Amino acid sequence: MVENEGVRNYYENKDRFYVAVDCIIFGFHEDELKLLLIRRRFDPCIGELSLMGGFLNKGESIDAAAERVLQELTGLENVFMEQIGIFGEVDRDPGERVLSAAYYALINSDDYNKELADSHNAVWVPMNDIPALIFDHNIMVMMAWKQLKRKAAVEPIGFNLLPQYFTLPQLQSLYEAILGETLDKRNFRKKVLAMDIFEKTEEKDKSNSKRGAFYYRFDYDKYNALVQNGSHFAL
Amino acid sequence: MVENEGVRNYYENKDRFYVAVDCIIFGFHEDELKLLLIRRRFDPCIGELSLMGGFLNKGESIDAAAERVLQELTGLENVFMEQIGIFGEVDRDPGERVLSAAYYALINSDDYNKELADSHNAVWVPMNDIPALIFDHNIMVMMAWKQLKRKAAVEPIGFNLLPQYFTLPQLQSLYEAILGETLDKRNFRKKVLAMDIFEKTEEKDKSNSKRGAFYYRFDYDKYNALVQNGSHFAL
DNA sequence: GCAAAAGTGTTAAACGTACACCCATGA
DNA sequence: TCATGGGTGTACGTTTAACACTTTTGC
Repeated sequence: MVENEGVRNYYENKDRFYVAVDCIIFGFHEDELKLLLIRRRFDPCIGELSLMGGFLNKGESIDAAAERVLQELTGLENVFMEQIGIFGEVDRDPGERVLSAAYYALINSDDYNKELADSHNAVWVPMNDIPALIFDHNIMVMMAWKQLKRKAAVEPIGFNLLPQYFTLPQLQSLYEAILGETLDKRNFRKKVLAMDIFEKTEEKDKSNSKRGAFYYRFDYDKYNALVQNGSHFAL
Repeated sequence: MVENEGVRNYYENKDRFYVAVDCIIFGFHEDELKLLLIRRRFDPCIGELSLMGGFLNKGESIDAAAERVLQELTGLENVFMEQIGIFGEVDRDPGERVLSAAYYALINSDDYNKELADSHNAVWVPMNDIPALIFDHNIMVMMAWKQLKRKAAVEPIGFNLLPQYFTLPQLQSLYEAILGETLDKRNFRKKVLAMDIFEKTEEKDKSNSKRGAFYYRFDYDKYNALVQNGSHFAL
């Protein structure tokens, strides 16, 4: 074990750090893009608004920690998540030095465990009106939004924010919310339908109009087949 | 100090981790995009090729650690660097569990401290022929290249890989190397010159042809002024 | 019958792409 | 004089952006 001794010594005198993950949880409700935040019932910064976070555990990958933290708040698994990056300013957490890996998640805001979320003091806040959050969480949120915009413009990930069946007007207002700009109805539909990754159903959603809008469904099989062939999807 | 006690307890039972930074150092030489790698003279994986890395120190931000590590190898400061993300698989380092924040850097491959680099066993390796590296370094490299492509397509960052004075043929072959595709000479020049962020000099580079190619210079002032006005730059 | 949202095509402008020849110079 | 890389403009096709009216239906 002489070799292992050598390896161990290599690491031995290095500093070790607390590592957290913070989740930027996006939802879409009432034509608005929103964040699921928590009002902290614990120190530091008790009473203030923050992202849902948690510490990385031994034996757990950072991705797994992010999934666990999301699940602790929402009960959800297999959610679309992407890393934003790690935030490592020395004084970012006034309590102790903690590094934090930020992840954003896209959830369907009708379909999560509300009791669980309530038990963490969770609140939905519109993206266009985000208040001051603790630490560097506002920066994380803005970087997540930027990354979401970029990603949404090149891959059809918006579906993760909608129920399984959704209408084209819904989809459009979602993309308007993500991109922060209004889109032309005809151009939007033309582009979306040209992608040919949707299945139109016979059902209509009459909650928003007398006429009703047809429900569509995202067709994963068609989408995956097209991706195999190198197709690209820009909204 | 009762309040501080409460805060301290909050962190006390959490795990702590070794954190490293790894640098993906791009250079451009002989019409090829290259990486500056090191052949390790220390464990673990002694003798193998890897990215230049180092451990995060107490009291040092992660960004600062990345800059320090780059400087330890190249002697350079104030270099264009961007974080790729943090890599946190449990077994990514076979010696001990170490998290690693990956950064890419763009340097001018004529203008760094070669003795210093030699002392670390540094070697330039063409991007199109990257051998097996230790740990997850190949993944880091591929993600860095992807991010470089995306970034280079939307912001004129390529200049960081060239000397202060460069010719348009040089610039074109750089972008061809970054993007991994050949570009049309006339279209490239049209686009580049339309940006109006260059200053043509009267000097010529005659090292590649008898006629010689005019040297240009990136005009930071013009560029910054245009960015202020919301201009975008896509190559 | 009317209010309110859903649905539908065409046209012009901008942009990207393909393409071929002359120029300047040192050897 | 010729070989080599530097430099230049145009025409076509594709993509994007602007734009207004008809349809459905519950009240």
